[in-house]
Amino acid sequence: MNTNAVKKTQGRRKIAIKPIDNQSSRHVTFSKRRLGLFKKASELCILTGAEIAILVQSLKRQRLFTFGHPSADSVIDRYLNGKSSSSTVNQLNMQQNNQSIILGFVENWKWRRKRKRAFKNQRCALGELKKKVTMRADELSMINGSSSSNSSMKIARFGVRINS
Amino acid sequence: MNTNAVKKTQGRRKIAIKPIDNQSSRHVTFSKRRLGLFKKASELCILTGAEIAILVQSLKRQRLFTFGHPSADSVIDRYLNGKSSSSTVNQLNMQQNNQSIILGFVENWKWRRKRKRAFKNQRCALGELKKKVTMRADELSMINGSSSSNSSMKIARFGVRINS
DNA sequence: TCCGCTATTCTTAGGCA
DNA sequence: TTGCCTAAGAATAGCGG
Repeated sequence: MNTNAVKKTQGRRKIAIKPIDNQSSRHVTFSKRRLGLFKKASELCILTGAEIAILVQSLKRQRLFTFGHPSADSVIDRYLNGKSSSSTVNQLNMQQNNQSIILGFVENWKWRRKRKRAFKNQRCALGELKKKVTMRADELSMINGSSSSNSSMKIARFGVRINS
Repeated sequence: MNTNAVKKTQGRRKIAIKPIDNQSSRHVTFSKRRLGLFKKASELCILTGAEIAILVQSLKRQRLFTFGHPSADSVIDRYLNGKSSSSTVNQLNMQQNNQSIILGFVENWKWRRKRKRAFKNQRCALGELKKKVTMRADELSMINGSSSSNSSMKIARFGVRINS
C-alpha cells in the first residue's frame, strides 16, 4: 500500500499571472476564466443587487463576449425608454453623470444588437452553457456574440438560480 | 485533548446565491466580491491578452466602479486616436462590427472622464486598494468614480503584478 | 474543441479588532 | 467601514476522452 498512491491527475497547479504563450492552453484558459468571471459577476448581481456590464474581447479572433444584468433586454429597454419601472432607473436618471457611461454603453449595445437581430432574428435560449454554470433563464443574461465564422453568431441566455 | 479542538473562526461557510437582506453584510460582500471580480478580470487580461471593460453600479448609492484593460488611458487613446501602435488596434479596426461596442463604450467613457478631469485635474495614483489586490500601477487600471458625496470623486489606478 | 475529472490553489463568509 | 484572520467552499490547471 503506497500511501502517496497513484494520483489520477495532478490536480490544480499554481501558475504565475503572466501571458500564456501556448496558444491552445491560452484559449482554454480564456474560455474557462471568462465563464468563471461571468459567474462571479452574476453572483455579485444577485447577492448585492448591483448592476453589471462586462465586455470581454478576445485578442485572437476578436470575438466579443458581453454580460449584462439584469437580462440584457430589460436593462437596455429600461435605460433607453426610461420606463422607470423601478427605483433604480429613477435614481439613475437623477444622479450625477456616472450613469451616463452605462447609458451610452447600453445605448450602443442595443444599437449593435439590433443590427445583429436583422442578421439572425431568433435567440438560442438556454444553450449548453446554462447547465454548466447552473443557471436559469430569468435573472441574468449573457450574450455571446462571435463574428469570425460565417454562422457562428449565437446568443445564449441564462440566469442564475436563486435558492429560495 | 479534544480532537475537534477549538476553532478560532468558523472559516468560510456556504451561502446560497440569493439577495442578501442584511444591509451591512451586503455592503461588505459587495466590496469584497467586486474587488475579487476585478482581480479575476485583470488576471484574465494578463493571462490571455483579452481586453476587458467592466461596469459595476451599486444599487444603494449609485456609485459606479469601472475596470478597464489595459490602462484606461492607453486603451481609450488608442481606440480613439487610431494610433495603431500595436497589432491589436489594427485587428480591431479591421474586424467586424463587434468591437464597435467597445469603441462606443470607450468613447463615451473618455468623454466622461474628460469632464471629470476638468473637475479634478490630478490622479490619485495607487490608493490603498493597490496593496489589497497585490497590484502595480502599470498594466491595468481601475477607476472608482463616486458621485454621491460632495468631494468623493476619486480615481484609483493600479495594475496587476506580472511575475516574470 | 469541448467535456469530465480531481488534486490543489484560490477565494471568501463570518468574526473580530 | 476597513482591515486582518482562518477554515471551508469554489475555481481551475493539466489530462484524458
